[in-house]
Amino acid sequence: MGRSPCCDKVGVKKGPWTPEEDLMLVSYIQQHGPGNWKAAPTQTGLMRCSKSCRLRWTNYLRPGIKRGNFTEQEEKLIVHLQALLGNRWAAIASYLPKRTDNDIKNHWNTHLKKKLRTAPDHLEANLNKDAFSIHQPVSKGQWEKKLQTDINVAKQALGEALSLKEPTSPSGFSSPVPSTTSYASSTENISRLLGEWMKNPPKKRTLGAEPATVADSNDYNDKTTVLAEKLNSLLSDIESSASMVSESEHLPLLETWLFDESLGQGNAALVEMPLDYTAELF
DNA sequence: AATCCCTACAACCGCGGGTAC
DNA sequence: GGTACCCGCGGTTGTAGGGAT
Repeated sequence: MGRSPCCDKVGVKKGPWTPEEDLMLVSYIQQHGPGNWKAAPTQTGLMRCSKSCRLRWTNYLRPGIKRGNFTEQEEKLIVHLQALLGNRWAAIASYLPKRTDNDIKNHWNTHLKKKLRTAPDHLEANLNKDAFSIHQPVSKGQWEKKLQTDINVAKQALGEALSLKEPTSPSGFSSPVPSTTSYASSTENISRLLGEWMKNPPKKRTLGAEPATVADSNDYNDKTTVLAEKLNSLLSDIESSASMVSESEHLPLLETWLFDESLGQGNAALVEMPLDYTAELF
């Protein structure tokens, strides 16, 4: 049938987003809500494709995103879930509500993969194996057995994930997650972005709004400050209207499925995978 | 000081699923 | 049922920044 491109390749801006663009997008979302990304570029006047707008919002501007500094608990959970689910980052991200799939994917590729690689052999075996080995030519009985194993692994992972709210346990969780979330809000994310951006204006960006003289530069900084204020104001509005989703709402599917099963009933013997393998990493 | 190399991460690309018509 | 379109996902790329040489 042939798929039309999501956007015209000509005249579409690519590369890093500027605060001005962020502001335009945020103000659009304030008016229309997230979604209908197709209309976003035309409605806002952004020279971006719809996909780029969606990505910018979901990975950066969306309220409640925590960025950087993965805790040991988060890393452990990611490793568990990656072993269980494979590279299904969106699914994994649904168990870390403040993290984006892109962030988790990047962290996995740059940090955790390396960590696992330097770990003992059986850890690497876990890294390399496909968690749901249904593609392997195994008998139905074997597959069911494997599935049961995966279920138990998932229960273990989720049990540990949920215990993250608890203070340090002797089993390897050393730095407890704050009970009152200190997760950065979108406002904070953008404020930080603007701060960094003002300190280090991009050299190669091509928005055409960069100052040519000192006077221009002052004016430019003033404008950026105004933009920052406007952006903060807009984001405060958004955040106050969009109440933070409780963590329980992020754990509906697999968790419900897993915990509907009575934990460990007669299945312990089927668990073959060492569940504490990640403990050695941290 | 200049250059090279490596790392981290933001953003892009292509594909598949879902759905309205 | 077929087509066109939108959206989301996962893999990959581009690039800035920092450290090593």
